[in-house]
Amino acid sequence: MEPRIATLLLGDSSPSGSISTLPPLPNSQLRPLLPAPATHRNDIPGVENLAGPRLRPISVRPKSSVPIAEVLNQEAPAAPQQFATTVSHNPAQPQLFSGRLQDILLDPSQERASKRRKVDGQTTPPALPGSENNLLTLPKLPQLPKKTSRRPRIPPLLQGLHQPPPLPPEGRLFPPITGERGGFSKELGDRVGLRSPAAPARNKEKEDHIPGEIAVVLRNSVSQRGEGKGKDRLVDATFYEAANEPNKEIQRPGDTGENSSGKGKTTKRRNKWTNQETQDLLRGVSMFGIGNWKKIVNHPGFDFHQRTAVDLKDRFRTCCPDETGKSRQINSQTTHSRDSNNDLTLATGLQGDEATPATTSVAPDEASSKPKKPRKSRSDKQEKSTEQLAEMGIQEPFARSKRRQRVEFTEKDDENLWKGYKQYGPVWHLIKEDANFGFRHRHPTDLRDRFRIRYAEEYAKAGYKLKTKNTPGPRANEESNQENFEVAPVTANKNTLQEATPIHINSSSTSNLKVHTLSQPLRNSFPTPYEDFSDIISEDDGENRKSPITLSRHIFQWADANPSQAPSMASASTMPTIANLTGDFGMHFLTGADGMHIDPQELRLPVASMQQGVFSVLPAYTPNQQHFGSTIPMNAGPTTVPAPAPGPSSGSMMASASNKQSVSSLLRTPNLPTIVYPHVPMSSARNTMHKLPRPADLLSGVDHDSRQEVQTTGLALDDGLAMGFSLHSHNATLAPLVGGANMNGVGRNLVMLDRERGGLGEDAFGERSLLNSSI
DNA sequence: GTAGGGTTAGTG
DNA sequence: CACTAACCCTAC
Repeated sequence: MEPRIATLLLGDSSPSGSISTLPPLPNSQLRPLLPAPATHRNDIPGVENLAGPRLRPISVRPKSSVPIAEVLNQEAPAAPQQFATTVSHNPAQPQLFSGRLQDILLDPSQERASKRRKVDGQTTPPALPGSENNLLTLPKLPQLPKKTSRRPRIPPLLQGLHQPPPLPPEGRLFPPITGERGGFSKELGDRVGLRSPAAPARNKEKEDHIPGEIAVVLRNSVSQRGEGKGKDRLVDATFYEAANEPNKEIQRPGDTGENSSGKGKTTKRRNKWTNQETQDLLRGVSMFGIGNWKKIVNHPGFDFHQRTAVDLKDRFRTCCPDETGKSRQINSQTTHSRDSNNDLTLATGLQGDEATPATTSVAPDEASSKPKKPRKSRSDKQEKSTEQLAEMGIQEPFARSKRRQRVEFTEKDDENLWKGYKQYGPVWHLIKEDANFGFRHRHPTDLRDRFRIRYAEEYAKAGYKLKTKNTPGPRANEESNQENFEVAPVTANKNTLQEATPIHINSSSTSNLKVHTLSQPLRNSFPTPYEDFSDIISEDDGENRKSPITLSRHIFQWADANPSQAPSMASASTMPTIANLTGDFGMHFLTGADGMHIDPQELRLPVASMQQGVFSVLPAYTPNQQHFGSTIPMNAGPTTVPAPAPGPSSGSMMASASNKQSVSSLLRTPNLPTIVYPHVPMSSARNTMHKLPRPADLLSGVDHDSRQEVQTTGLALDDGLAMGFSLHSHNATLAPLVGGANMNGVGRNLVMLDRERGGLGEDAFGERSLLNSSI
């Protein structure tokens, strides 16, 4: 909201509580109630708290109820008086109370309180004459983590209350603190019109409404503590006061979204659409077209209180269901809907805000087209008739936005995407151009976006940034994934992988594509960019399932002693067999159960020890990978680790045209924190010469992105090993690799082969065909 | 051409 | 209204 509105609200919140002194408020700028500051998904507790007058729900501190109760029980007699003083025009006073209140409410620590005040000084707008800006500076309180994902490393800054809560002017007593229900926290939250913690953070300017609401509450509220209806009355007063405009719809108590049962969980208030808003919306759609919600909502000529573009979209769907995508397509005769029965909110002045799909007679085919049970139609139809639209000056059908039709990615698309990625790497336009994949109608960014979602882990591993929300709780599926992948004993002293014992994978792991069957194994084996920095994981580490990496010194001994062997790995003929690998080098190339762990005690164990190991599964990483990796010529020369061209597919799949780009893609991978051991990106490792880090570096988990050290001298990591071992099982040769990185890769590839041979069914990523072709 | 991030469609 | 994913914009 613009500053002027804030000013108005400020005036409105004038401390005297005298309505008469209030400047006239444009009704359009009065919010009946606090916006629904539903939890913004990206909110980081504490981060935005200094952002000025933006307010945050008070109810975010449910846990504090007990401490509050304790303190307030002692100080309740005093606090109200102070607050009364505060409310009485003394601009200097507010701090007095607010300080104490925040101490009471948020943190017993005076230190924090003092910090709070300091912050206040920075964020509180200059005092306006006759105003009390304290009402504008309600703190935004940290929100509880909505999900129990991982806690941030940096603890959220606890923000205290800047200002006292609005209290009933009569009693000037805090409401009874008797627990959740009817207690202080809840009632206070209600009084200030705050919503549940889950309320999203609204636009900053729009949250400036809050002070005004508080002021309204202050003006109207009466002492209602302890009364079940008090809250409603308060709300009534608030709303009727705030919404005394003809155009303004009044939110009735029953519409407040209050949990009727009065349970502790505060539900969100509904922010009903006013006629004016609806009219603006329709006019906006008429102006900008359907789908340009952002433009509409930001259009200065319209006033959508606290609403977001999504809100507009939902509202429009309610008002003009036949104008929206599917129904519009279904009903080619779009106009009929406008003529259908509508009693409309324009006339009633009271309307629901809920975006109710019009499964009424208006759009029967839409309702019937869905297998779902149609939602019960509501009596107060929201749809706008043509006449009503005409009244708004909307004569013509709404224009559509130019947005392309949304087309879901099918499983086949995902498979092709994966194949394309393996073939071309993250060169999306090439994947798009490849007729085999059927992505002609897609944009390259579509493919990227899809890949980013579908194969997030791989995407991140390739060095690209995931969308913040997309950082899938890697650990969330980690365990289950490990449970799903069951590795049977492998007789490693075979010369061919074909004799490897199949592993069994739970059907669940392959059936559910939603669970990234690619990324899951990766999570087992590879640390995510975040996981690499275990310290960033923060407290979650406490419950971290990841085992520490335990390296055997033998690995490094071998590595240090055999740097010259790197080139030899280029040749499959010189590669040791599995037995050789394990036997000769004393390496246990199967990771521990977590895919990260090599038990030193097992390192020297003969092959049989592998039977106890759980492979780090990297299903999708295997054979196809060569395609992507092979964009670096496999036989490029002695310094390149050429994975033996295994199957016919590798050659055929190679896209020479994309070599350059693919290589660059590899090379441009940023310095992702990766632990070389056991993590060596297969895509790069296979074809890349890696300079081995020093053992100390390995142990310290220092990042060593092998992709950035292509063709450097030193030991070749992984590549030949992985390729020779798993991909090219005919040879059944393994390029011995240094350290666990290779070994890990071997393990993964073994699993892949095993999966393949074990008849585990269609690879979730459609690799089966490639696998078959390459073997 | 692409990476990053914003916006919108669709669903529950 | 939350949430996800498809789609889009734009700086590079």
